[in-house]
Amino acid sequence: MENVEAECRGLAEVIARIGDKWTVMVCGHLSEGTHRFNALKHRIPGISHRMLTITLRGLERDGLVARKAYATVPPKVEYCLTPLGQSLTGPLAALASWARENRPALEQARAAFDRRAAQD
Amino acid sequence: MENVEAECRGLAEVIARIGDKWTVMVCGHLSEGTHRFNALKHRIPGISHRMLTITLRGLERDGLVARKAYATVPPKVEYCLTPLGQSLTGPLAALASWARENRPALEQARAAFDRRAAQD
DNA sequence: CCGTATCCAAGTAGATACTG
DNA sequence: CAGTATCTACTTGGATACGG
Repeated sequence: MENVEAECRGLAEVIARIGDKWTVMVCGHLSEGTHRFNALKHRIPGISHRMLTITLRGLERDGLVARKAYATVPPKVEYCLTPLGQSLTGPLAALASWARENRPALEQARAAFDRRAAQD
Repeated sequence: MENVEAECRGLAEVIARIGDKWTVMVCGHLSEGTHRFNALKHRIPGISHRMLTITLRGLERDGLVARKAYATVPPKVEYCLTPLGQSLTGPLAALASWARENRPALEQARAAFDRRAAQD
């Protein structure tokens, strides 16, 4: 491949962007359809109120997620993927697929490495 | 897609694994062929000696990179991708491609968001 | 040349409490 | 129900120095 430097920088930026603790989980659930704030919170085990807010705000800022607030009492806010966000699900699914297929190999490699390291 | 929960967890694990500051850069350069430690260090601007060691050790542990040390003076250590590591470059390239195509849209979305936020 | 250890600054995320 | 602010613990990564 030509121009590894530039390709890597672009890739590194995306990875850095979505590589935090919660972003892929949020995207994954939104890829199934529109969800309310609390619906997401309940479907993503372990996420705090604060982190869900921050994660959604970041995705909204990047144009990957659309936010729609209804001026009702109590408030109701819906989130869904934008077309740009949906276009990201393809590449992510490819990576998820790789993860599923190669997890055993990874775990085996880790175990073998740790066994060798323990022999010191 | 069925089973979003499980797919996301697998995906989240890979992203967490390769989502640190240097891993994709190292993989990108190794995808071009075998390199010595210092060759990598000089090709990856900004990486510290320590972080390159840690990054390579992590990749080696997961079976993505192979390490070959020559008992010479001075020492010589070569790193290259394993077949497993090479299999990861496909999905990563898809993501890099997405990054290249959609960077302008991302930056535009960010600018628009920040402009709206500044209107408070 | 390559690897490791120590120290430390900065970033990240959880808990909690409060607001509209 | 959704969002914000504050405080704090933990993790990450850079600088530096030393060892094989």
